[in-house]
Amino acid sequence: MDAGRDRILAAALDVLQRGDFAAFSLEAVAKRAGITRMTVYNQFGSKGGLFEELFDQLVTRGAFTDMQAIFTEKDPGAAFDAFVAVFGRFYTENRAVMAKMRAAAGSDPELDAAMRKRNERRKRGIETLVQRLGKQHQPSVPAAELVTTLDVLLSFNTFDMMAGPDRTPQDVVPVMRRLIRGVLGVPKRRTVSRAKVARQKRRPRS
Amino acid sequence: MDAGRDRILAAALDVLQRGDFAAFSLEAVAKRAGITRMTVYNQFGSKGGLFEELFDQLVTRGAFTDMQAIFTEKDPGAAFDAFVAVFGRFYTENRAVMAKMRAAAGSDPELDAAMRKRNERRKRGIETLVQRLGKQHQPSVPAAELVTTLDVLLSFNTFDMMAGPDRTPQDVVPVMRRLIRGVLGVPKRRTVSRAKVARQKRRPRS
DNA sequence: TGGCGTGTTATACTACATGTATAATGGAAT
DNA sequence: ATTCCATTATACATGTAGTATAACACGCCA
Repeated sequence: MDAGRDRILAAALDVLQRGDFAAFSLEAVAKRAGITRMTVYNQFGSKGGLFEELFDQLVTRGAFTDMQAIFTEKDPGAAFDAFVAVFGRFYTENRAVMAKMRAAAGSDPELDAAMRKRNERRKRGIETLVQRLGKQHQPSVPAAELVTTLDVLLSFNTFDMMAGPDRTPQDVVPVMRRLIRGVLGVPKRRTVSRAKVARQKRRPRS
Repeated sequence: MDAGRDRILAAALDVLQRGDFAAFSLEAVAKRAGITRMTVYNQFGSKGGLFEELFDQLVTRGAFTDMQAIFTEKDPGAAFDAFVAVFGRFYTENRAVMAKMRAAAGSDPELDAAMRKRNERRKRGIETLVQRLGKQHQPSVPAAELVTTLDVLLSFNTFDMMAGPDRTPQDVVPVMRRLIRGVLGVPKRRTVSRAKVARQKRRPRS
C-alpha cells in the first residue's frame, strides 16, 4: 500500500529532524514507523533509496507552488526577489533535514549524484530567469558565469551560512535579495515583488 | 615519537584523498601507515581526534604563508584580490580532502564544532580587511552583513560549487574577485594585486 | 468457502565499523 | 640489567547495512 510507504517516509523525516545524522538508522526509522526493518528494505531497497524518495517528497511537497507567478513575472528583478523568497521559505522549513542531507550527499557518491540531479532544476529555473534579463543590466560577473554564480547564491549552503545559528534562512532573504540584485546589476527600483506575486497568485489566469 | 604521528597523519591524508569518505576507516589508515589500529587510538584517541589534527595540519601547512603581505596592503580591493587567490590555491590543493571533511563535519556534531572554530580565523581576517575599507565604497549588502557575506563567498563550498566538476577552485579566482569587488562596491581599478603581493613577498621588510 | 499471492514479520546470518580491555613484546634510556 | 613506555596481538562489545529464508496474515478471486 501507498499508505505504508508514506508512513515510513514520515517516520524517516521525523528521525532525521530530531536526532543528529548518526541517529538516522533504518532500525530507528522502522521502530518509529511501527514496522520492521525488513519492510523498509522491501519498500525502498536500501537506505539510499529511502533517502532519495524522502528528498523527492520534500521538494515536491515543498513551498514551490507559486513558481508559475515567478516565471510569468516581467520585471526580472522582481522575479528574482520572489525566487529568493521561495527558497528562503523552503530552506527555513526544512533546515535541519537539508543540513543532514547535505552531509549524506558528501559521504555517499551515489546520494551525491542524486542530489545533484535534483538541484539541476534550480539551475534551469535560474537560466530561464536570466534569459529574461534585458541589456541594460551590468552583471558583476562575466555573462558565462552568471547562472553558476546565482546557483551558488541560491543554494542551501549559502542561506544556511548567511543565517548562522541565530537566524533562519527566511530572515536572510532581504540581504540575499540585495546581494543578488547587485550581482545582476539591476537598477535601484524598490521592492514591489511581494505584492505583485501575491496578486498574480490570487488570479493565476490574468 | 613525533615521526610516528606524522606518518599516521600522512597515511590518513592519503586514504582520504584516494578513496571516498566511506573508505576512510582507521583500519585503512593503520594499514597504510604500516602500523596497528591500536596505535592510532594511542596517538589520537579517536577517529575524531585524528580528523581534527589532520585538518589543523592541512591549514597550518597550507598556502597561508603570504598573509602578512595581504594585511599590510593598503588598497583594500587589492588585498581582497590576494585573499581570494590564497583561498583559491588552498582549496585547489586540498579539494578532495576538504570535500570529505565538509561531509564529516555534517555527520558529526563534534567535528562540526571543530571545523567551525577553525573557520573563525577566516572570518576574523575578513573583519580586519573590511575595517580597512574607506567610505567611498558602496557595498551591495548592509554593512552589518558584509563580513558574513564575504565569509560565505570565501568558503570552500562556494569555490567548490563555482568550479564544478570541470574546473579547479583556482580557475574560478578571477570570477570570485569580480564578484567580491562587486559586493564591496570597490571602484573599477584594474588588478595590480598580483604583482604587488609578489613584490611585497620578495622583501617582507620594506 | 477454499486456495492463491503478496506484503509483512521473525530470525539468523555476513561483513564491517568504532571503541575498549588486557596481556605480551620489544626497544631505548637510565 | 632493569625499568619504562609505545606498540602489538588478541579478544570482546556494540551498532550498522544488507541478504536469506521460512512462517504468517491479509485481501482477493474463483
